[in-house]
Amino acid sequence: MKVNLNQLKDEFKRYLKRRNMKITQSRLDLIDLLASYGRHFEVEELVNWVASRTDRRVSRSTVYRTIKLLQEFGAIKEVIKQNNRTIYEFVVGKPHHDHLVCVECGKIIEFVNEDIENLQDEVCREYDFEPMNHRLEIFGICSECRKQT
Amino acid sequence: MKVNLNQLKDEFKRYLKRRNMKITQSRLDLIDLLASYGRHFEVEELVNWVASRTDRRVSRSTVYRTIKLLQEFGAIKEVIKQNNRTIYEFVVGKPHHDHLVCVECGKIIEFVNEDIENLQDEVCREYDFEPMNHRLEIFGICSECRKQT
DNA sequence: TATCTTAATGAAAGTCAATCTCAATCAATT
DNA sequence: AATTGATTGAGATTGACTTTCATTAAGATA
Repeated sequence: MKVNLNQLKDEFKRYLKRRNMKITQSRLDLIDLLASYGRHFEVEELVNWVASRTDRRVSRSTVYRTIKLLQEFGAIKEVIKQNNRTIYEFVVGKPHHDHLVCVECGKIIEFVNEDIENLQDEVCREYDFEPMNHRLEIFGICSECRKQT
Repeated sequence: MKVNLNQLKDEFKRYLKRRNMKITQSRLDLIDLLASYGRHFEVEELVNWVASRTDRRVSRSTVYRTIKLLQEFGAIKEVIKQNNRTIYEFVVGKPHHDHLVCVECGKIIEFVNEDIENLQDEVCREYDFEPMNHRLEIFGICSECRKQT
């Protein structure tokens, strides 16, 4: 699915205004970076990336602060929590999906399953629970790693 | 479901022997504690508990090491990963279940849904992925917290 | 455009869960 | 009882993440 970056940034700017927050270069830089990143990422990875740039640098604090902000905005999500690492992904323009995580090689496989989503909603109704978001991680061994042994 | 503690401990002892590990007092103490604990827990909670005992103390290192061991043995599971906290539960004798987590009050609701489990297995077959364990966390607001506002 | 207000930023210190190190201790085999 | 090797505890260390606070920049106002 194609995402219009300008449209996204406009929405983000409106979001910031609504919250009386400022449209800063760092924030726009990070949304640019993430929109073009194209893979799962960890925050420290971004920290290193922006620290290695010669032109405009963004500090670790700002990266962490902006990641939290972009999560609230809804552009990124924590998708895997394993050991003491958090793996994020940029979700704009992607349908909701869950993940298979290979504990051997670390590969992450995304899958979409509408039935599982519906059953979850059903469960929430049953408990009168209002869901905001969820995370389903299936840990196991991928076919390639199983072949290797 | 009732669990036979002695039977569990015997299995654990066999498990240790198979791995050339020793049956130590600390390990048996911790399995005792957890079997009678009766609620979700964090490791630091146990560390404090065993540190406050006057009779036999167990160090932080040993608690963490034993928690990892009991996870491999299959007696406990990481069920919630939120912020930088890990919440565990003792799963012996309980059917597999997933969790609704209230982000307001922290309440944890367990639910069993066989259909979701089956669909997950189906997805794994589709990707030729061998599942070892999984974690489904649904974050949202429970009915009580919704009433309060 | 210059001025002003207030939010954002960076650098460094701080926090906290979890792991590691290594000398001393204990389990269990002989 | 002696031997071997795993386990333990205390404290240091790591690593992700947050906080602090002085400085800087956004953007509203005149």
